[in-house]
Amino acid sequence: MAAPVVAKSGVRLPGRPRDPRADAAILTAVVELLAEVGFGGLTVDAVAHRAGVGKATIYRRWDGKEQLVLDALSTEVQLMATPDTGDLATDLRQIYEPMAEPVAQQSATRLMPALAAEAAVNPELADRLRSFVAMRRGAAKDAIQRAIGRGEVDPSTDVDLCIDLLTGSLLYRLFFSGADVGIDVIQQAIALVLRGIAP
Amino acid sequence: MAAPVVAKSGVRLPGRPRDPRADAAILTAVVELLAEVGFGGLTVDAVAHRAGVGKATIYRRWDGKEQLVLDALSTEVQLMATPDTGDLATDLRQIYEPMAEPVAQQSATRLMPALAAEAAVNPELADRLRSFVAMRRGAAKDAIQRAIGRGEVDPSTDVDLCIDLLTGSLLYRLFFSGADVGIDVIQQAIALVLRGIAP
DNA sequence: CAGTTCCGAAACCAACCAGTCTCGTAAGTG
DNA sequence: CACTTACGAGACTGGTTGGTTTCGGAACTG
Repeated sequence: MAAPVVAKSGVRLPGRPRDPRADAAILTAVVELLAEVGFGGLTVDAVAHRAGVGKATIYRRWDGKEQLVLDALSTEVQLMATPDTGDLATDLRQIYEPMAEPVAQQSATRLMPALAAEAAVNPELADRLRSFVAMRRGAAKDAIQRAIGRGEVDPSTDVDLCIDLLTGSLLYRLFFSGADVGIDVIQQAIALVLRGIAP
Repeated sequence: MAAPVVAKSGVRLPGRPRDPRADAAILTAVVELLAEVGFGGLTVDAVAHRAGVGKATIYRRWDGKEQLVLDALSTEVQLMATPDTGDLATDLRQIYEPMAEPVAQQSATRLMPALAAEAAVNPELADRLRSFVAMRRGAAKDAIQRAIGRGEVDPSTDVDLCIDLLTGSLLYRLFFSGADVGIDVIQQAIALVLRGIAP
């Protein structure tokens, strides 16, 4: 599961220790290149060059390209804070508005399609992707269920469907239509869905 | 723009004519393989073998892999009937329910991510994909605008946003969550959006 | 018939790339 | 110091694949 082939231990082994900065540089290079040239265009040579690292250093730490890429993607997955402001619209805005930031859009436009495409062929990646998605859904799911508890939302609401509508529409814009996704679009989408699930 | 390197003409040239079935067999093989192994895994040899055709036949008709794939994708694009039943919910159901069919799902799960990924890197494909998407949006757009004219829908509605919500959520399910998309899900999504845009 | 263009099969070539290895060196241990 | 392991750089290998060519033969025109 861990990135390096040899796990770090408290015991100091003889010999030069691995440069810990290399791990980060390599993983960052993988993510950047994945976004630039896609899954198919990714070469280990390019990763090594961009990371300022020898190929041997990469193969000393990972078993191969496959593992390297899977690890780089896991690194991209960061936990998301679960807002609880007492108002569903505000909660959802806090969850989805980060998608309007250019950094997130770069990631979504370039990286996510590469992932989706590869996941269709690579079952292990598909699993990781699904668990990542499930994790991200958690925050929104909690927010909606709390709102149902408060009577803010019709109790017969299909929570998963709501999340699919919001997340899906925003990603879809980024993927296909080429339209930009600003805060205004996100707020409109939230408003529309909230009207649709009002009690 | 045309698939064959040499355009067909009414004048009969000397020599054996090209077998017209080969074109179809090759393009079908490309689409199938694209769905099975993705963009990166597609090889011309595999296309030739599945199509029951020599590689030379492929290169006699297309300039290379790039053109071949672009052409195969254009073939997949078929015009969509624009329903006009007088009721928005019915119109939308007719537009989106075909997505519940297994064939469409296979295409959406496998082919679309491959396209999205490649479009992020390949501008020419991105253009084709965008025009394809725009075309498909037309039917839904017309239906909603007619409904606005009938007073069935709030006139301040953002039509594009509605379409993004519906299309995006369904594709998103297929891409990432691994959940199946049945007619019931589609109907619920339509119902929710319609409640959200009621006058 | 001759001449032309097609056909599938397969050999072939050149480029690319994952993965390995070697080299001279650096950074740790004792 | 000796010893060990990591380092970047780059040479090397083996397999894959895009693209070309060759082959014997088939399908046309005239």
